[in-house]
Amino acid sequence: MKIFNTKSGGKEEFIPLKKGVVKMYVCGPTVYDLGHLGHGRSAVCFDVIRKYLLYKGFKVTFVSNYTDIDDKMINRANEEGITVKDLADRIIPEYVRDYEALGIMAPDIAPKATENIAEMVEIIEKLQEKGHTYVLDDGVYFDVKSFPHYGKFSRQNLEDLKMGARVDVNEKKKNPYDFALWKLKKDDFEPSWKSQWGEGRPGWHIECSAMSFRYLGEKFDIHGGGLDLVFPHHECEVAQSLAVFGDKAFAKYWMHNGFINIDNEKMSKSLGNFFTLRDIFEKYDPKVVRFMFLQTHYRNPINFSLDLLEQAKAGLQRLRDFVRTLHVGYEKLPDNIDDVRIIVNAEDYVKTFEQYMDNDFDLSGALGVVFDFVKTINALRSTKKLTKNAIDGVEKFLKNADKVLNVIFEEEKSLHSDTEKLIEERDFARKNKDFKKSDEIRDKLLKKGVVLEDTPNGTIWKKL
RNA sequence: GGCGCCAUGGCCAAGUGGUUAAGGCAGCGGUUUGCAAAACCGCUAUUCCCCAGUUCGAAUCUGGGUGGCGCCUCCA
Repeated sequence: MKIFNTKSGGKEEFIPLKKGVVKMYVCGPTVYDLGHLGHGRSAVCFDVIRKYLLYKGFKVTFVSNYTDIDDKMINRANEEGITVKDLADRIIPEYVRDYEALGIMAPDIAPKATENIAEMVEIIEKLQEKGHTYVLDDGVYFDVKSFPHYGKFSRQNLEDLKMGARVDVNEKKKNPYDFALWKLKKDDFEPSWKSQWGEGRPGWHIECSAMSFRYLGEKFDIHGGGLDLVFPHHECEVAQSLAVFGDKAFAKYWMHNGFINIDNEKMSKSLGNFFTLRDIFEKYDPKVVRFMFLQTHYRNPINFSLDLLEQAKAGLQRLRDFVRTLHVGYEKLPDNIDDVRIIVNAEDYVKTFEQYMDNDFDLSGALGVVFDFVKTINALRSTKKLTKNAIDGVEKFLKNADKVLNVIFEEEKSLHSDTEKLIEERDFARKNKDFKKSDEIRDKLLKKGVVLEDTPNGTIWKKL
């Protein structure tokens, strides 16, 4: 299995630190507002990666945090006249709800920054002991010059960074790229914790270093996040963690997902081109959104549009229509057919599916295999050359693939008893060739969102 | 200014130097159907932004251009 490692800038063979075990940490959202499409994509990308690792038989520990203390949290809470904790307590369940709707597994551990302050202070103290910090009147800073590897991770040159750096709030910093480890309390509204430097709160970067250390240890396998986190967030994490735990510590593989663009521009609040997950879920099945994400390789940008969602909806419908009709007329199929050419070897498709997935989680390729398979089976079905045995293999293959994709199989839907009666009435009318009445019933149900389809083996339905 | 990514049919999109460039959506024609729906069959890139080079062979590698995007400030 190959994984693209941001650290090396290329694909590498995936060899976990401990055989059969994968520890991964993914940077989660700052919980000051509802999640948007970008959060959803990142979460889905890493969910699929996690699911594929599980599929391959690895024992996976998946940690993803909530950043529940920072400037944005404080400002928003201030605006609303509530505490920072109230804000987090309100927003976190919304994320849980949205992610669950997207078919994302809850993390094994979902730590909150505010519940790991002691660990952060401890790491800052260790950095201080090793001479990587200095104290100013507003907080404790990481002295980037004390860590010679700073910049290597994201291939940034310190001198060139300086040129681009905007005016910093704090002119007293030794270097513009030094970053805050501990921010001293400015006013009573800010939540704060005691430390040897005074009451205050942690800087952003130290949160992830501390939480990944606490739950996964000095070394772990995969660290993930959005592409924009490479610099400065992950560069700073690397600096802190290596400075404390040594050059060989921290994540072995770094994975970054691509962005959601709107009209080829980054989706952001300042541009006003913003979609929350909740906005989209009002009109589309969350699994359609998940499927839309899966269609593009996780490192490539997705240029989002309603048209793209519609395409995803139609594509997913094809897969779902397929499984919906899989067992229709099943019992009428022959047990075996002499013609060897039509024997479906689902194992071959499994192998190809895995080949794509093994190549840095190439989902669009893997999805291509699934569609290919569906087409092949449909063709056999329509020429009546499918056997019962083949159907079993078909279902097995799709269920297997859906362990990773998690979009095809839905919870069983049921019909209202009135609707069932109408369908029976219509069957009766059709048998008596009363097509006027049967069409009336079909139109009536269509308006209620129930689509009827007549097959040689009876009438089947689906909900829109 | 520095660092990096991307360019494949009407739209989306895979492609790890080597048989006819996956697959999905949309469209058109046909089969099927009481009519539909779903499904099937057929058609839709001699060509992968442009130019040069490496190679027996390039969408894939190298150099140069053009266009688009991201990071360097909080950001998934």
